Amino acid sequence: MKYHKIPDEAVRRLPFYLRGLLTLSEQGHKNVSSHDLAALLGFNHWQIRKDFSYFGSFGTPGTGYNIEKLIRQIRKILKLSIVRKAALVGVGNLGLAVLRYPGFRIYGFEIAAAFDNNPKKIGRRVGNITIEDVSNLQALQQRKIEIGIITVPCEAAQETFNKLIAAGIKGILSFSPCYKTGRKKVKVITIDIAMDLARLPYYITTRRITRV
Amino acid sequence: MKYHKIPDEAVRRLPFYLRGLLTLSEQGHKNVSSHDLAALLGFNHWQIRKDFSYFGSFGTPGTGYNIEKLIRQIRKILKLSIVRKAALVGVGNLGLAVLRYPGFRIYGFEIAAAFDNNPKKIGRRVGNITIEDVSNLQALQQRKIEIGIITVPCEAAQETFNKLIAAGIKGILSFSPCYKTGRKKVKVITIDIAMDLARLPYYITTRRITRV
DNA sequence: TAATGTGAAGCCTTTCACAGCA
DNA sequence: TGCTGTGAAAGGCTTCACATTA
Repeated sequence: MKYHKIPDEAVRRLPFYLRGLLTLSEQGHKNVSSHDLAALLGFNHWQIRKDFSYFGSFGTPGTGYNIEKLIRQIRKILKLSIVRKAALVGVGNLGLAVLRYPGFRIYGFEIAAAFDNNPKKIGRRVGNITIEDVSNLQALQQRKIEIGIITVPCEAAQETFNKLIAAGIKGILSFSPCYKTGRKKVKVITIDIAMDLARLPYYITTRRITRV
Repeated sequence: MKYHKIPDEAVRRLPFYLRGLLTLSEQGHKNVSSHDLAALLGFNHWQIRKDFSYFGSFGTPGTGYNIEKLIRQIRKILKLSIVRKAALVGVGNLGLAVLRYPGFRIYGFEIAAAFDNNPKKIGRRVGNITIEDVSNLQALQQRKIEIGIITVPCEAAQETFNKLIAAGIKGILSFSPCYKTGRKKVKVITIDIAMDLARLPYYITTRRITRV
């Protein structure tokens, strides 16, 4: 029993584990071994045990891990135990797809507001939320919205970024690859779907040794 | 001058560098120093030099790097020098957004076909491509399509995965978080937008030391 | 002088092997 | 016996300092 910092790489794997455990839980399982969870997710069993060991001893030798207990613990570590509200800015093709994406719920996220600057879109409803004018963006703190999701075009990314920070947002998920500056205490995670695709051809035939 | 394997982490950064260099090139710049590129992208200058050194000595002390030369080299390493054709399967909200996403072009990708199993969607046009029935999926090799993009719901992911592999696809970009099995020589990159978001709250206040 | 290129140090992560427990 | 938990070894990546070059 020691104090441990959970390595960032392990934190990156926790949502994976959580998803697998939720699936197993739905299927009625009560326990799972590191071996079986590894097979399900495509990890190594020792990696899983090591990762879990960073935040405690949860397993029972001979039996495995109690699924519910582990789910609670991972949620606690990722700070997902409470529902987190998010605001999406930019209801274009991608914004709409993200708004309608069903996968956020299992992690406890709720997209509670959507903004656009196009008058034609303002007032329109998507699911159970109404698209608002970006000028309403200041009032996020009162509405207990902590997370911003940026799905605006490149040109508008920096401005949106600034507005979200001014509105007191604590974390940002950005789908815009454009450079954003600002040394605030706001964590930004950027997803650039084209950039991920750009790595694919490199791996297509074989990993190669490159002449230097 | 030695043989080097380019570290995977460096490969992950190459598309970033490429984007930055393309931006600079458009702005009319001919050369850039590791310092300036670092400032633009938010990296460290020594990291950039180290990464470039894995695949050769391109810079000129006192001047920096020739942008065009570097762009060509990075494209060559990532195997992006030729146009790569991709087929998208699943024209739902997300599929439509990906189809219309303009960011693939700079990396030399062209989405050349789209498939769906919904008869209402088949035959409809999106941009300059016509949505086809998934049963046409076999003929990808003749059409020189090497890459598959999966944007189907979870339940259909495994089947789509199998079909794409049977069609001789070489690499897959999947937006479905569901587990896919198959020990083929096909590289799969998975983007799960919810999973990336799930890491955000962990970083929101402060990195913490966890009691073990 | 201004910037590159790179060995070496340091740090973080993964892997291994096995002691210990139900 | 089966499976966890973990110290230690191995491996990989980042950072640093500086020799080198235009």
